[in-house]
Amino acid sequence: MQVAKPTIQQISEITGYSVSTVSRVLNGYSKQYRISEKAQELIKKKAEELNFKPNQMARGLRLKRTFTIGLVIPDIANPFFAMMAKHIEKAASLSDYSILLVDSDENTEKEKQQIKNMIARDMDGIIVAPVGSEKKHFTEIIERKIPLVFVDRYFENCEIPFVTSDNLQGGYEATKHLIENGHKRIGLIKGDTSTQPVLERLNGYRKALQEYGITLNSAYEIGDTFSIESGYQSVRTVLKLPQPPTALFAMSNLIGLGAIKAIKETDLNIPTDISLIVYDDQPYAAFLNPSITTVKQDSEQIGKLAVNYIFKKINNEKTDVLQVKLQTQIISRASVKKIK
Amino acid sequence: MQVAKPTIQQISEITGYSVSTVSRVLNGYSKQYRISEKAQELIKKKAEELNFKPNQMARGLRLKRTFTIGLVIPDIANPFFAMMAKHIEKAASLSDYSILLVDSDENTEKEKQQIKNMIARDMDGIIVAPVGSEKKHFTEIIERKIPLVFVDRYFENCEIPFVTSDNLQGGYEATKHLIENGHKRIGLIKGDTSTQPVLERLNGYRKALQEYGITLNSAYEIGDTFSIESGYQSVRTVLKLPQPPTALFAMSNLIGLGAIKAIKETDLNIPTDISLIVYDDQPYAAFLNPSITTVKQDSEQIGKLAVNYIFKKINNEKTDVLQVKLQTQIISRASVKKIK
DNA sequence: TATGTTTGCACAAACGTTTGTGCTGGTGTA
DNA sequence: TACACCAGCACAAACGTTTGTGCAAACATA
Repeated sequence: MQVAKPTIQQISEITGYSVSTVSRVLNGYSKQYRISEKAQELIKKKAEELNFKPNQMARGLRLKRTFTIGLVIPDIANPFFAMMAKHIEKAASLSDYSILLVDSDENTEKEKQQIKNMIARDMDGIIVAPVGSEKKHFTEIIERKIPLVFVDRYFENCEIPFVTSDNLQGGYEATKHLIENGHKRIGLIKGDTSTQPVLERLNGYRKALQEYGITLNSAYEIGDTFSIESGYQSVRTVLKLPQPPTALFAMSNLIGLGAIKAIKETDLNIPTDISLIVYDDQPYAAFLNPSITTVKQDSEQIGKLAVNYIFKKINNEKTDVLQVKLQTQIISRASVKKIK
Repeated sequence: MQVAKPTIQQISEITGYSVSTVSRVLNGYSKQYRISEKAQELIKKKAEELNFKPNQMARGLRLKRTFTIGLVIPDIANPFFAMMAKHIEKAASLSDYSILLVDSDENTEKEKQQIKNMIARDMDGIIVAPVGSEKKHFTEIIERKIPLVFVDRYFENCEIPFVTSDNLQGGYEATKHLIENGHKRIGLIKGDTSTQPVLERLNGYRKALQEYGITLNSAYEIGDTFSIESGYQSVRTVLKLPQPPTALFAMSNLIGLGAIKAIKETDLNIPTDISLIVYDDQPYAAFLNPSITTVKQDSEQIGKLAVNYIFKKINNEKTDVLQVKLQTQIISRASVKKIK
């Protein structure tokens, strides 16, 4: 249905040179194949005139490369992932690569199905922030030797490369920050517990408590979804405990928003009545009232490292298995109060 | 470099049937071409066993279709666009279409370059939220009869289809809302003035003022970029006026954040000292303190309509030129105070 | 038995590239 | 004069599909 685009064959006919000659000229192999200056000029001129761009399907078919990286994200509307996606796209496009985007919607079935799609579409590399704990569907990517790297979320005891923030450190330092401000009763509002980041942040949390001789209280560890709603419900629950926490550690920015809502509705004040620290720093965190203390992850670096790794693999450069956990950083603002 | 995937030819060899037969069976043309039950079963079974998925490059080359929609967004990290992208991806994947994502970074050069890329990659359709006022580079899309639709931003007096929110209405009602709360000195913090939405919101603003007999004050119309920084600087400036506004209308959620920052730094209180309404409702708006009154756009509907239009064009269904402006909605919260 | 019709499939071209190899005409050398 | 050599290009296969057409065998009809 679309209007015909100029092809290498048309240029061949117009110029009188064969398609192979045209191809070589346009791909910069003129010297190597001793194409005359005259031919080069003519061909380049005509190609320019016709605004010729090689058909990427044909090229991909022949070359077995698509110049495309698949990106599978659980929720592109989550600012954290959106920011990561932005940096991934930027890094890719700098090398003339494009991004095929999938939003798995935190749904393992869609993730599976779309991974298949990515394989069928011959992605040169695939970047995934996996939804859950299931990883069987990734084996085909490995078998086909398609470069794969996980971002943010990953699997333990698995040699698939990943780049994420140091969730153990982040969880530990967030908790420590609260403890050092005098808090002993600290609620942890979790995300999906089948994901590694949640597990590690949880471990960091526990590690900090234990280090300071504070006994764990399982009633303080609550929640299981990365959403506003889940954060809201969890905090409502935890605030009803006979001895409610004096501080809350929300495991994501969405959970944090839910927490704030619940706290407000309970007529409590941040930080007077209860302190809050949120994992993942977002632009608006500084503008909430009070401004929110957060754990900042370097999403730009995550994106860049992931893409660079893919490129190295594509170019067959030797690489160590990339399993990076980037340092996190506490951004101290006004939502944590020193007590006692 | 990648490990070979099963092809239709391998299935052909294994089953002893020709590639054409295999193709027809796998594409559901068995009856039409009188393929025996026996052949069908065998072929399907083998295809299943080998986990066969047709090579999309070869398929695309032959069919001249890519089953891919190009999406060009000025800033995927902007929650408004991220949400739109999410709905676009969702609608597309329901019809087994994929999304090729580009972040033009509010940069016309990158937009131009990537539009070329989309054409070379034979997108079946293209959805763009154009960066600026330049539109020459879209003509090639039209000439090639590739379905194209603009979202959010568009061009006036131009028959390229678009779907956006009714920015005139939104601007008008936001301003009216402030006026009806007693405000007469209303600052308008603008985004990029080369974009149609900004122009229309501006017109809506002026229309409301005029309707209520309030004289326009050009010093109250300020700003030219969709960013936190621009919102911040603009509001700082406008607050220094001898007669500063009693209310502010921020043209986007990022501008709104900048406005809040500037207001805070000037030691003013929202809404006691100054009221604020923000174009584009985002989850966090309800959680800011005070919660922010916003103009809500239906990003889900925008995405769906855009994709559906593309599909109709792809399937050669007759359509009217799609030029839709969706109703906006004032979400009244606590950032606007009734005065006088 | 001769002819026509249907069943069930195979052949081959085409989509637009890239690339290994081969060919021709001219120049240089002995 | 004979030969080698090189410059400058063309040929054709291949990538994995889809699809128009052709054709043999089986069956039906007269």
